[in-house]
Amino acid sequence: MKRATRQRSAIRAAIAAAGRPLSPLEVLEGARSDVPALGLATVYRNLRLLLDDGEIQGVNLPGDNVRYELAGHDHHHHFQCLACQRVFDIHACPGDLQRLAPPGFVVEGHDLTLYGYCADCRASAVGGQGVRAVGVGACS
Amino acid sequence: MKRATRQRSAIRAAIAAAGRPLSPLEVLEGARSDVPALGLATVYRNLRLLLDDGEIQGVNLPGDNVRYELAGHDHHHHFQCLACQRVFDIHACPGDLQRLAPPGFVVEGHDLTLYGYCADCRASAVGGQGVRAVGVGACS
DNA sequence: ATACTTGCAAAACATTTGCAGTGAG
DNA sequence: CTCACTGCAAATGTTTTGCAAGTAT
Repeated sequence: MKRATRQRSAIRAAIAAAGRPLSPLEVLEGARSDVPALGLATVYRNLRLLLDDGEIQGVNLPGDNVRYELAGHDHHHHFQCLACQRVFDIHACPGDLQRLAPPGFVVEGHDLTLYGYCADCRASAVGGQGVRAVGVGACS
Repeated sequence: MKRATRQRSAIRAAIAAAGRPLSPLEVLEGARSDVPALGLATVYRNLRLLLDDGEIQGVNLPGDNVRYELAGHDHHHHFQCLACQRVFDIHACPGDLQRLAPPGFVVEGHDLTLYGYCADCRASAVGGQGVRAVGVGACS
């Protein structure tokens, strides 16, 4: 059975407090304010457990490692900053994507990621250097 | 300037011949029929170059490493069948996604993946079991 | 007590980089 | 002749695993 440990709560809390998908390392940093001695391996182990339990869900972005966020949120999408690489939640949706699918195909769900510059990065550094986002199109 | 080397042609040829997205390792295997002494580092270096040149593009599927395929000449998205896992190209686009971004954010590009059932699977198979697709919402 | 958990370190992978030698232009 | 390119090995970076000690139940 799954126990209630300090580290597990800290990890859960860190993800809940973030409000955006966190990488395992970010989870570690966040959770260490509660449990300073927390180990990275423990973070990975717990992320796996929480994933299997459906408490959190993975967010997979091209050119970046998997991030995690609480499951059960409203349906939403993500915006990744090409400069600082941070990922933000977008609580909006293009809607009606069934029309994009070929005839005979049934759309059950979708995944949308926007790329660009967040308010912070757009304000300061203007150039998007060293960016290597995969699969970023240009018809937006 | 970019030179024309045997290994680069072999890599290009391997990707072109596959007809499906290949992982770096698969590219290596395929290209070694032309250049047996080909090294993995060279594959990675060339994938990066070809990516930057827009000759190929990365395909990022949840739970799998990045794969590469020849770049189509047009912007497109992907449809992954929840039953057979195959990935299809979708030559359509929702358009105008800037409106979805928070104020102050600039959208430079986007990535869209639809999940559902392809014409084949919709006809035959029943349920999509054992599917662990990340970030699949339900507002479509 | 029992056995699930943890921290640390080492292992297993994936990808990148340093370097001297090679070859395209 | 030059300098981009290559192969190899070593370096990075990420995620997993082995194991003895710790701890919730």
